[in-house]
Amino acid sequence: MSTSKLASLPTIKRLPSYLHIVEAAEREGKKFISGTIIADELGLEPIQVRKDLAVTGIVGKPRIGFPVDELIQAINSFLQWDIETPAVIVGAGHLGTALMGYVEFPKHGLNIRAAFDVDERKIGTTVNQTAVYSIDRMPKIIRDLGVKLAILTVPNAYAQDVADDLIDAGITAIWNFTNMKLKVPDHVIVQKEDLSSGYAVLSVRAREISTDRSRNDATTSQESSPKSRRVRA
Amino acid sequence: MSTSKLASLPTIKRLPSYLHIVEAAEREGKKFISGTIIADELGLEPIQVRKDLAVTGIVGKPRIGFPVDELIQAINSFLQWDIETPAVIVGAGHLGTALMGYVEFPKHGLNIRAAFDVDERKIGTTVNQTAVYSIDRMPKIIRDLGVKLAILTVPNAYAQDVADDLIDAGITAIWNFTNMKLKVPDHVIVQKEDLSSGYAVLSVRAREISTDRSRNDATTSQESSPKSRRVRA
DNA sequence: TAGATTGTTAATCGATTAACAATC
DNA sequence: TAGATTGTTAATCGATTAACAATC
Repeated sequence: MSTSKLASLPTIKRLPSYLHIVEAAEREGKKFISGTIIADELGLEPIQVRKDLAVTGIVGKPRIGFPVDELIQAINSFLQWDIETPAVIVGAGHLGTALMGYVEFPKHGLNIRAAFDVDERKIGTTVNQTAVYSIDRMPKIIRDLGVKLAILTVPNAYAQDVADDLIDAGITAIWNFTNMKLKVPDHVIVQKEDLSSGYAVLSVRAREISTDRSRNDATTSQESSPKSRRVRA
Repeated sequence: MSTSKLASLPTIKRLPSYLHIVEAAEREGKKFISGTIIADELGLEPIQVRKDLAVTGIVGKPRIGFPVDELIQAINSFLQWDIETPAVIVGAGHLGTALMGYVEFPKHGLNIRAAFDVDERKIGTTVNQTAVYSIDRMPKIIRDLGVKLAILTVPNAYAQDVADDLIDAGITAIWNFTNMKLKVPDHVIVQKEDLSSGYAVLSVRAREISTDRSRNDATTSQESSPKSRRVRA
């Protein structure tokens, strides 16, 4: 805190991948890691990694790199991943269940405290240590737990109605896995996760490959490769 | 085809959301839709929508907008969503199962022909119309089906080994839902889907809200809002 | 010490936005 | 017709990359 740096959206999105690399280094017992190493690992430019890491306030040592433990802390602190964030999940279908079992989330402070569903067969059960309640009990439970974040994995058709109920119950942040653009008041933030846009990129890149098999400039690209990201139709 | 326009990655990622709006308009019986309407619906700038749509080669009518049916075709054609793409899925866990049941995929030409898993209880069953086979049979089945695209939803620890096997079997595109950066030869494309980066953005935006409740410039933001996307730490 | 790496300032590149003539 | 919208060219904005002095 206090450092007050500015971070672009692309930078924020890259930070978790840096964290992943640095944590692997920590497990290997490394005390320092350079931006060059991180960049190599991810196929990025070292200068980009340095610039990105700068937003966390981390200070490195020339010639040596960044102290691993401090860097982990700095990224986690910047992302607010060093504090517990209680959450609920609405819709205990396969996607919801997958998210309840996603082992990375607890590491990022994300704690799913309850799940809600309309399916009588699921209500009362426990999925991945998370109890599933009737959606009727949602407002009261959210209020009682004081949860502010909801993960939305209901069918599209119910998304807006459920969102409205969530907001009424005090939710101020919705992680939206449906395909609906939600209408919410100004004080509520919605983060939309869109599988289709990922598939769109894959589709276009696949065509690019099969279309012009000429200039294959050795890009072991993972959507992250720098330079020439444009694509010919 | 033939139009040969250039498209940036951000543009490609936005196209599916335009398609969604335009298809809704079609269901309502609309014959034309303007970029302004689409922009309003998504909270984007009209000029951005027009610029994005231009890459598909669509031609609109001043004062009227774009012909709905042609626009749908143009976007689908640009994304290669008008042709069938057979695929296999490796890892029939909850995430894999969720993807097998994702109704949008068939609409985008994505056809999951087979699933593979190591779990004896799943092998031989059918999940959402998709047969689950032993992973031992993977190479032969992929070759027999002539599938080029694989969706990877195995535990992180197996990701690289499975990817290697997939590539040996002739797979040239991997939609990677694991957290591993895969090492693949040049002719293989990997599209990585990263939930953590989405959560990173959500976390930072949530802090922004709770930190400075001063300048709340009425951004019903859905991660897409233009202007001032930067964030103070 | 020599040299790799940091961190900062400047340059470049690319995406978004603005302006506006053409037009249905 | 009048005027909203397209499509193109130019301007702006912001993110990436380059350059380089500082330094461990």
